[in-house]
Amino acid sequence: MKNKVKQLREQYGLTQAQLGEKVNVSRQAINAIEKSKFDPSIWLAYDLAEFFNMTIEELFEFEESERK
Amino acid sequence: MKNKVKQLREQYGLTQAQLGEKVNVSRQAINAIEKSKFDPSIWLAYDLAEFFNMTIEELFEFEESERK
DNA sequence: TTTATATGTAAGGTTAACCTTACACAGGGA
DNA sequence: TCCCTGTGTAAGGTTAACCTTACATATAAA
Repeated sequence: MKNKVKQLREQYGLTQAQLGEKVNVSRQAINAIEKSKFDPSIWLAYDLAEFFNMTIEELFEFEESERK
Repeated sequence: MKNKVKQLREQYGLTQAQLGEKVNVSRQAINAIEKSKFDPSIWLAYDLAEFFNMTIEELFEFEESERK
């Protein structure tokens, strides 16, 4: 699903691996979410949104996303 | 995880099965979420929050919940 | 009492969201 | 040129979020 993770991660000057450490997932998981390869679990969505100081709905663009 | 689904569902006068139909999951899935047997997918969380006209963060109480 | 509805739960199956390991490639610096 | 870092991706495994079917129980209505 569409999201702002890559954009925000770069604004924060972090690599995928570093962001993964912050939210306790692998760098591949971060990559997959940025590339829309799979949807995050609700906890990962929450952790990412919290890290970037926004709501889940702001970070993940449900309206503009296709549902698998 | 803790959530307000049961309370809101009853306010709306719906059965678990009826709510399941609204958000396209089985009544067992609704039951499991109400009883905190498993966490919703991000899309189900979104659909439920949208149905009850609130955000995911309002419907699901992350702060007060334990993480599996 | 019988019947219908709502809920709770269990079993067994499928799928997707993770994991680790591994490899390829691009760009930058020494 | 040679590394080193960052990214992209694939394979194979585990687990949890669903599914359907089924059964038990409680309550309310007939």
